[in-house]
Amino acid sequence: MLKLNPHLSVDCVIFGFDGQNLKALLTKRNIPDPENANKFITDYKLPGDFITDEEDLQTAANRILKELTGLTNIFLKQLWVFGSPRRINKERDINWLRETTGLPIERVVTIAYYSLIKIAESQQENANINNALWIKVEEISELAFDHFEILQRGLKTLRTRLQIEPVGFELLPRQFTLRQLQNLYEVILGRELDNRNFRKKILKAEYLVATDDKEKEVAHKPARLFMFDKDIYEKSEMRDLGFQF
Amino acid sequence: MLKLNPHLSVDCVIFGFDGQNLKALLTKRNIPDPENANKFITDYKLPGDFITDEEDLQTAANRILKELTGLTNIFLKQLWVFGSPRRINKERDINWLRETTGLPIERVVTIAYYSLIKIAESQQENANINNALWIKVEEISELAFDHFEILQRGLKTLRTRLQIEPVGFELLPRQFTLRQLQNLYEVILGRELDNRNFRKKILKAEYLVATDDKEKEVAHKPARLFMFDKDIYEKSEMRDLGFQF
DNA sequence: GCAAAAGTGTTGTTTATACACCCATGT
DNA sequence: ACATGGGTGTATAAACAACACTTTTGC
Repeated sequence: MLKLNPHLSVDCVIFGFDGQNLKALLTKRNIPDPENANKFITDYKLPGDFITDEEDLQTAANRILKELTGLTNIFLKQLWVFGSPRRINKERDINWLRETTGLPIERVVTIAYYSLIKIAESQQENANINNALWIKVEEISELAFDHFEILQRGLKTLRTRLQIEPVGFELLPRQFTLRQLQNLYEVILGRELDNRNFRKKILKAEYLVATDDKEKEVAHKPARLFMFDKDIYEKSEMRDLGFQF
Repeated sequence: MLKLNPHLSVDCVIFGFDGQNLKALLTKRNIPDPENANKFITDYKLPGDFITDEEDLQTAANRILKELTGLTNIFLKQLWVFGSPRRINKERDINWLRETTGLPIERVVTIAYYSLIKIAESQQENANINNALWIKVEEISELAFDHFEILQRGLKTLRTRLQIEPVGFELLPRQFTLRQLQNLYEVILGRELDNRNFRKKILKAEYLVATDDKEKEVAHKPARLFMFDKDIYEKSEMRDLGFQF
């Protein structure tokens, strides 16, 4: 068991995309119902943990991700620090922390990270063990602590980054159709895009490479599959320009 | 005297502009010379401090700014968290911290902020008392701790923000000429801009308002003075578009 | 053969870039 | 009268936005 530092935590906004919806991986929490002594209320929080004194912040975030998804080596970036002295202010949140960690919780400063995951590659059994669930972002309305605020900031940052660097590929399978890519842009940006203009623009990026494969078993003209070539991207001049849809 | 939390600090990258050069406000440090027992070496660090358990992070950063410049209510924004367990690794840095604070320093996670100041309004006597100096950013080559890295990130962020929101005005006097504004853009972006195109573009922003005043006592055609109107900016639709030079 | 989504081009409008001369002031 | 930086316009190229029909597959 790791020795945790009760002053500092890491919380992760973990985004995934199922082809249609943007989702976040949340962990379920059971807390005593203040009105019914023997009942419990279920609510949700962002995956997070205190850090140990020996580990890097990013390492702590990676540890959490590994536990929940089985994945390593995925997109993970610092988002924001939430450090208000009163950010943990609900009694049930304080109690829950004290009970589950056994630590003397007072003020906690949390460093939020956001991560982009290929849902299909994440191992569902890890999530189940840890009581985690993929939930559509649009359906999330409240969370424990200040986690809803953290999620909103994650969304805003994702939206901004998407227009600057090709982060979308982190959320798609290794091979994908342009329609999937466009759906992803649309759901993150929250508006429809003209599909001719979208293709014209995105295909100018040489790091988006066409494969010879096509969709199979679809009841319509099968779409060509594309891949993202990270090497080409890292060498390209477009790196700092990005797209503006 | 405030009771400080030795796990968490705030460091500030404080930018200023003197009409020609981009500068940062650094604090001078005198540390014993390991080679000459009775001599001291001078080096520089970013202004920073540990936080108290009761104060917000931003409040701590504001406290530091107030001490050094006498200014309140200035542009101040979270930059990045530096949390490597080994980020304080030079012996002279550890010793200096222990001696000046009297605290048991082990690992320190620091939240970096960046701030934009009108140098002319900052009170030099406060800086003097605290051993602080404005130094040209281009002349800074090394700093204590990992502060050089923090400064570099501050610069990069400033460059990016400048193209997204009109932060430049925070660095200029209340009234300024378009030439001063262009100089500022040029020095931050690190390249020359065509002055006709610059004017055309920047004047499209309705929050840049012309005054009836002109430069005085200059040996050439006096330039018109402009002001930044924050109210108009906050109401304008351009807010999220910004400029692209 | 029909339903369903893939894929493709053109035109008008806006925005970016490149470039050179006259103007108002102080000395 | 001259030195200094302020201030202005136009033409060309590039990017963006709007818009509709044909193609390929499974059933």
